[in-house]
Amino acid sequence: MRYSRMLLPTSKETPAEAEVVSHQLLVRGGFIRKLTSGMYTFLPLGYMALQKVTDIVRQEMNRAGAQEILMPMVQPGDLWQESGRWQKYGPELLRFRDRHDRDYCLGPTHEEVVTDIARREMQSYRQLPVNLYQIQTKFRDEIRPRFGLMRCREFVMKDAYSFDVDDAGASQSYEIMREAYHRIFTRCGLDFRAVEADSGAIGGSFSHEFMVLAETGEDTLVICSSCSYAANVEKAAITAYSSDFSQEPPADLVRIETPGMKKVEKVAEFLKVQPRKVIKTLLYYIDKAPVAVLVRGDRVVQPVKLKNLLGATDITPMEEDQIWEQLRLPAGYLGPVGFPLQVVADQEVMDMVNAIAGANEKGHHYNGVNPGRDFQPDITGDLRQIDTSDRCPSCGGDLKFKEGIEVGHIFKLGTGYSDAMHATFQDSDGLEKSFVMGCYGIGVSRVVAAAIEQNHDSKGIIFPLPLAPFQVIILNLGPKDERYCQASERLYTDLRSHGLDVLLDDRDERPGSKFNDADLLGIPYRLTVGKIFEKEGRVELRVRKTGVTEVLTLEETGPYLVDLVQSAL
RNA sequence: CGGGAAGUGGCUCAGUCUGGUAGAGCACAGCGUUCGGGACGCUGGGGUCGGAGGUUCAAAUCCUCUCUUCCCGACCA
Repeated sequence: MRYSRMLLPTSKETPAEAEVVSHQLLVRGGFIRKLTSGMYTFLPLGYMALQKVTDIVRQEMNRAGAQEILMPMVQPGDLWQESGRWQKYGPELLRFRDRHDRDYCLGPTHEEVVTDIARREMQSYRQLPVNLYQIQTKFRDEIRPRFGLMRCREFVMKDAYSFDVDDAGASQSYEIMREAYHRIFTRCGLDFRAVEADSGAIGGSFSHEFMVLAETGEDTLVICSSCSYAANVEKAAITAYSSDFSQEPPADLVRIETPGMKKVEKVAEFLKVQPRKVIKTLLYYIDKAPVAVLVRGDRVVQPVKLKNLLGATDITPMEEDQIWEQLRLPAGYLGPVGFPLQVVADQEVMDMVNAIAGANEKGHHYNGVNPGRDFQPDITGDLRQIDTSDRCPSCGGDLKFKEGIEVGHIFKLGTGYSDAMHATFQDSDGLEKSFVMGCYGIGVSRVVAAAIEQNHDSKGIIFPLPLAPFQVIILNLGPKDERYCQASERLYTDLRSHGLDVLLDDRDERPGSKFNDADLLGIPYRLTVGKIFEKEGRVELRVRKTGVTEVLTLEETGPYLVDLVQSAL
């Protein structure tokens, strides 16, 4: 490609609306342009980068035995009624009606459609296993799109769905995908971790997320320093916790005055105890019903765990004024003793002895609260978030917390969808059985953003070679000089004939602009036809990532670069 | 949805408090000089100041409504 002919609008200025590095650089480098909140056009260079990712994904999915298909983006509401998700999915599902007043939605994912295909087209165990995938635009009406390509409403996703005869087969399909994902993200040149994850709105029993480590990540990961354990904090189970209360003999329950002490820290400070002696009582609407949730005063509720523990679909914390207006309870002085509503307690709370908790009366708390004696929760379980005081659930080792960007997610779905939609086949024993399913997603457009978050400097992007829209950029610093042009053209033709992706900067621009644009765009190898060419007839090769330069003759440049690129890939 | 900020040539912004008929830099077009890390000079094109309504002799500026975008939050009582 010749730069002079390419729609590649770069800019010195950082766009005002872009907060994170990947967003800034993608806009400055002319990769993307926003259409409206959470929706972007990929300009030619951006689309090239996107295609680098899709090429890798496609190759590895095909290698893993999956078959590419393409499903409609608009889906009939009926199918979602069948699966039960028309009610469950919530406002992220963009719904609308056609001229006949029939319900439709924009596909945020395609379990329903692909299950419909399976039940129509696959009747026998002999046809299984099958893994179908597509690379396509998804739409999710995100509550808050942000950070450019990181969290869009419309985005490019690879989604795959496996169908097996039984759970063992499904596990095998899952493992094949897990390996494929490892290969994909390794080939993309990303520093990533596969972590245990919650299965969320997709449903299912077992899942892993593939996380690119980057400070701007929206997820927090727990990683064990000693073993291979890694999990999303939403998921990380608390298997062991130390309780140092058990030494104390139980004391009597005493009501005390705590005027203005609404925060755990205040109460603890006032009574000269650690916050961990206090029972924190929080109110949530759980599927619209108010429920009290108890955790130790120094802990944090993990809403995803809470949701799973209760089998709920919607969890919303109650506001202070709601608590008063609807329940006539004084927020800040809530406690489980004599509490009028359902109470859910973190397992750890049950080990507390002589704790402090609100008395459900303004300005008053109880001291000497003993779970089991003074109150009995309706449900107990693991519902708090893991923190730095915890040990690895797998080996007891030290835990580290890191931020990550979710670029892939794989799930074992089981027969939830196939049961609901009556997607069955006839097994070798003659019985009709539901397909055992798995689903596997990759945020293709997000991979581009994640790669940039992880690979950039003050001058711009530093693309990993496999994702670079161009592998080489040739800077012709004498575009009006016939000799420069001939040399540049010769290199351009030569490199392209060897299959390299080359951008020839043939613009009539000053050298400074060309150098800066080349850096901004993050093209891994830069060839300069300039001063050294003038003096010695040779060209300069510079590696974007390392800054290492060397001088080569025109003849040797082609083979040398081809070699470099091929060995790096 | 709650809170905050902002909408002025393609981009980054000033002008708004204190009303008087719109500016800078970048980008773009032409000419000239320049040419290894985002040059300079001259000339030029381009804006119903997000939209609607109102106040006023007069509105980018004041008032009301509205749309859009960005940030924070939507778990710690």
